[in-house]
Amino acid sequence: MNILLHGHNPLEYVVAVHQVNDTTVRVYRRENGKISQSDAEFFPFMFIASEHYLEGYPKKHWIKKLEGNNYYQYLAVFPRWSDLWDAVRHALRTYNKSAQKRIDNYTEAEFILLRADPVSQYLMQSGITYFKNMAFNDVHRFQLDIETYSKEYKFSNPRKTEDRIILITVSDNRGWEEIIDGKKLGEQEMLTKLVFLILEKDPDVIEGHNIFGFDLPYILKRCELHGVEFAIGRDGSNPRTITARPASSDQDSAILAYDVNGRNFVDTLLLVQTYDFSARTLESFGLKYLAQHFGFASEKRVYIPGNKISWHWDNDSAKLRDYALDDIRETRMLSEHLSPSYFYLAQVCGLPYSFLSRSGSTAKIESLLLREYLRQKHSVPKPTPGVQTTGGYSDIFVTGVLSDIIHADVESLYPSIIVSKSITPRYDELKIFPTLLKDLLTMRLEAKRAMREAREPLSRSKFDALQSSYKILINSFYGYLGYNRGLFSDFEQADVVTTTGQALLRHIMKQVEVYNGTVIEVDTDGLYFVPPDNVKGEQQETAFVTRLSNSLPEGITLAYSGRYSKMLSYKKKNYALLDNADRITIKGSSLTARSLERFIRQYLRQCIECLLHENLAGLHSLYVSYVNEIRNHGIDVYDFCRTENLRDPIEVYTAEIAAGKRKPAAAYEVVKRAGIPVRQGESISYYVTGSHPGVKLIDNSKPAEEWDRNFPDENVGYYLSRLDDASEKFEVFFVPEDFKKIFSVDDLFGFSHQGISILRRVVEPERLTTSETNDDEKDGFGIWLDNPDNEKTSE
DNA sequence: AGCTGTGGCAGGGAGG
DNA sequence: CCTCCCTGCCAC
Repeated sequence: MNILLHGHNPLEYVVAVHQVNDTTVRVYRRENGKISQSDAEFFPFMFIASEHYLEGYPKKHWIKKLEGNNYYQYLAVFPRWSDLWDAVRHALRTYNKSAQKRIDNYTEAEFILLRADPVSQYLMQSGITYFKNMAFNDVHRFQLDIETYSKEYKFSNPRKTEDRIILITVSDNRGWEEIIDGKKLGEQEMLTKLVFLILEKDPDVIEGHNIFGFDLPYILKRCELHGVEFAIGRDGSNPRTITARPASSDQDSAILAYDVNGRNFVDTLLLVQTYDFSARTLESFGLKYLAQHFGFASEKRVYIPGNKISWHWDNDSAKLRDYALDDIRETRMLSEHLSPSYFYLAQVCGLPYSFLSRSGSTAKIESLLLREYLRQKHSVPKPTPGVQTTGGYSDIFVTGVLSDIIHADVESLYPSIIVSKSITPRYDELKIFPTLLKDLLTMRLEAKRAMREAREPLSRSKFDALQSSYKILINSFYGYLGYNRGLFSDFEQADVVTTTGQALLRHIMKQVEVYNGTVIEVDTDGLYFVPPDNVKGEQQETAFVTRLSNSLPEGITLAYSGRYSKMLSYKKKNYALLDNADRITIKGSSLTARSLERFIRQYLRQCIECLLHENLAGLHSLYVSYVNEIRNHGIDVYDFCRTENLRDPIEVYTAEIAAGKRKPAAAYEVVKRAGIPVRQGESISYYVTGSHPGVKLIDNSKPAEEWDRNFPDENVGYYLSRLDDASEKFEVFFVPEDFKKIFSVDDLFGFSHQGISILRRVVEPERLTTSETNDDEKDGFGIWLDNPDNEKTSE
């Protein structure tokens, strides 16, 4: 692999670049006063800009002054794509200052790719990346994990200054695994050995689970302490931090990630978070859970809870070593599962692999748009000010427990709308946006076909990764329209997409009702409904959904996505399902939120289970048993503490309180009072003390780790009231007398579920404002159907 | 620098 | 009690 052009600014001393052919450039560098030359892979982001546009831009990128036809030009070479992005944005800013040359919202900044056409063709055909033409399995990946020692386990924040690294576990895909042992070596020597190992093994990719949040910052901190240079870059440089805001001297901003020259850091935690953003199936992001969930946990896997690490280090270090090795194996498997799609994305987008694995979706879309504009030597617009005003439509029509439910949703609703209506951002003059989306949809279908036809498992998984990398891009197009920093964003068009989606959903609802089905709940692109009486069994159900789908415009498909024996419908975006295999799925922040106390979550789940099975006696005894547990201090702090994320740094919180811009919140107050070094974005677990239920939380909360089982001081009254708050969610399912009977402990005459039934209610429509009532009766479909011929023939 | 969107619910503080 | 406003978390 050629790394000459890789790095923070390796081209600073380049004096000339000549393109030899479509794939190679010859680079002349000045080193120690001498000129040396070497060939390198053609780097895509070289362009000529007129001096005017680059004025004020850091000179380090100005390589050579050229004589242009009409103006002076500079050949600017950008070592990283983001530098080019910067330059474009800088040029736009500079240009917009000279008002006389401003043309409406458009600038005429001209960025000319060096030998643009042949190069771009080459790029479009094969993709550009440092991993060009490589398969995921050919990349040298290296896994890294550390175990730290602390005397006392702190589950709010495990990081204390007296912590130290006790084991470093490393592994790679070339079949070796290694433990660097603190008992034998001591921390300083371990760290030195780690640097040596990385340089010796020379990996392309360094992976770990939560390495950006823990392992890397921790290792760097310990290195600093011991005076060890963590110089693992391919050019011998140290890793650098990537922060949300540029680092200023007075306050260091949160570290998002790390970069190092010549290698790619990949944090599998970020991959998991992104995965769950669309899949929404994960209960936790912990390595052990994930290994179980994805099915690669070994049967012999060693488990050691976080608070027992130190004990094992002192008493049974052999087991700890096994545990650490299992961690590293699972990280490798996790990466093999989730990272290939990002790897292949690098061959599509031409952005560094590490950048793609940590960046959002809009950066990827913009890179594709920008590239085509550069290829066609067309100027690019600046971001348009504005806001998006519309989103998805969601509603609920019936609450209660219902039987035999169908779920149907529109396949890729927003991408389909963009393609069908050729949605184009206003300033996308070359109309790349819809064309690009169409191309990607086609490419994804081709990748899926190739995957089906592949004989080798390795080749199959490559095409699977490829198609899922296209999917990532496809799903981002709508989001890009409403992204207020996107060069090509267009809020009006974003609204057209959402409004059309709303109209389609309302049309589907209407169709269900026309056939005498009952719509229960709808959200954005799908609906739950009870089919008409004459539709029985899965075969007729799918046929019914197909009939609904046929009433939709060309290019829009409604798909049958599941049937459920029971549904508990509670509120918009809040419901529970019982499938035919008796599995329960609970959705919605009011029923499952991680911020709820664990025992409340568990209680709600058990109540829902009873309700779905219409087991009212069970519901009552559940309530009684929880009341008793709370009264007898029978619940552990782990189950009754509340865990919240602290989105803002403590300093920001304190300042906003002082300025009166914000109300005090218990989580922040606990952190302040206890002096726990919780950083931005981390979570804090706390519980409520005091003697009566109505205490102010901001004054009566303590960190969870201060709770002592022998002297339990949690506020029993408060937690009983929390239980009652939770129970009240079920009030809507009963008449008041029945509700009181079930959720009560004084059953002098014994509890009987006889005569109690679960209520089904039709939800009153929300009162409409006058402006909304006007088009109340309208189908809203006119937005879509300019002429009725667009509708599919129902066949 | 690095950041996709809107809609909806719950819980808390503050003030009436 | 109530309403308003904020934050956090979640659905899509």
